[in-house]
Amino acid sequence: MLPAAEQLEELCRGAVEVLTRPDLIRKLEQGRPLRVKAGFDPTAPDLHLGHTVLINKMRQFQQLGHEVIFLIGDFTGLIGDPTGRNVTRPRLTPEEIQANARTYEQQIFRILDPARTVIDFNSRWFGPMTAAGLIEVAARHTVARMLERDDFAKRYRAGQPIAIHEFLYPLVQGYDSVALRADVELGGTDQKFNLLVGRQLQADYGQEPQVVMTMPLLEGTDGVNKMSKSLGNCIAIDEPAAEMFGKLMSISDELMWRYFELLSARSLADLARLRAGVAAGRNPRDVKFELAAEMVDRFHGAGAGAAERERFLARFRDGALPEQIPERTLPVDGDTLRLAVILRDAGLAASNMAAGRLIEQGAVRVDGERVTAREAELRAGATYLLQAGKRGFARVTLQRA
RNA sequence: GGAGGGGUACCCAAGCGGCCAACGGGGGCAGACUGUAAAUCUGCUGGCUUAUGCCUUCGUAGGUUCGAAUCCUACCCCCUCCA
Repeated sequence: MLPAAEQLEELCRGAVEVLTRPDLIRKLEQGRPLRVKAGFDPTAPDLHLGHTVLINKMRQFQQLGHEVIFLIGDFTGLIGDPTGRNVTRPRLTPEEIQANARTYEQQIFRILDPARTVIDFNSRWFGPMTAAGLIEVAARHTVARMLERDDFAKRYRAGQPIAIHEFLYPLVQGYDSVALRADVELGGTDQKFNLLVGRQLQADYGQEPQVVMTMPLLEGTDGVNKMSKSLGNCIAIDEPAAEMFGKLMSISDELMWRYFELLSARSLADLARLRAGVAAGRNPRDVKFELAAEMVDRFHGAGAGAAERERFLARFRDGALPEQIPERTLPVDGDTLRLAVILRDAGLAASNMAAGRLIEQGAVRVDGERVTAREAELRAGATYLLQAGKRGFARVTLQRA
């Protein structure tokens, strides 16, 4: 193992907070593999790049010889992290949980080393626990301490309801650390309170408290909100290579740096060099290419990124046609069919009205020729290359009925 | 149990008898430009075989009216306060 000081530098990179640093140094100096834990929601196995910020950090620990525990909170999932909504989640069946776990495995092992990763479930210890056992855990914490949590405090002050079970969430998560004898727990900045409860509980149970390391939440492709599936601003890690590359190219030049910082495996010195390059006049697009290619390589295999870059250039710089154009055959009753109807039936527009708008706006080309007349018609008995906007293509054959 | 506030298009949010398919913002889409699916600017953003027309949409179901998202009645849901 590397000396503690050297590990420390690498491990703290990108972290928002390390609580506490001296604790981490002490643990590293023991020269043993640390048990590093991070918890995940059992209901959402669709990992996106935002989740990978944390998983990247796990990998760093792994690479330095530590043991990583990927904890699936199948029991915690029953509670739901407090959000102010007074609802509990539906219980998942063991089969569903297993299925989700397999999906997780598939996804995380594109980043983590399977040989050094333990996947665990907190129902393993909470399942057999009795109500008395849970009360015993609850007895180790106080309401006052719970109210230290910012959103609880705010809601309490504002007279908004806080359901009792919401207090259980941090306790349950904290007890996971006790059960696992975790040395380090990783989480998003929004998890800070919960992670700290783990420290307190461990101390209460006579364990050496875990080190808490919080990672920033990655902004979604909109650059404003945190990346989340429900906001539709996310890039899933099992997305097709072309999608992934394209979405990464669509982030703003500014956001690109944030992504580099949190997602790229490049060294900080490397990133500084890239920044300097752009400042000196290098096309930010080319730098974004490097980011997109790195991610595509990571999730689709080495070389996939370079291939996507070529396609991207061909498509959007040179205006080449995509390699795959969907083909459709549409039956026609008379001699002609309205273009708007064809666009709709070919899946290039949601409705005739929408198709009409596209035509009017100059977004539509037939065999490369722009058509702007809403009422345009195409003759039956031929095949046309239709184009709606930069991304909508279809080859349509109009067949006389 | 009592009092009050609210449910409007993908989201937020105006409107409070006709000029409302419904202001505005966000998001999305498109065009222009460009060094990129960045930024910026502009336009569009219910449906209908093509419409001074019809249909669907303002929580649900009825009602008043020549005419309702707007008024009335009942119901459902959400939120807050008091108990």
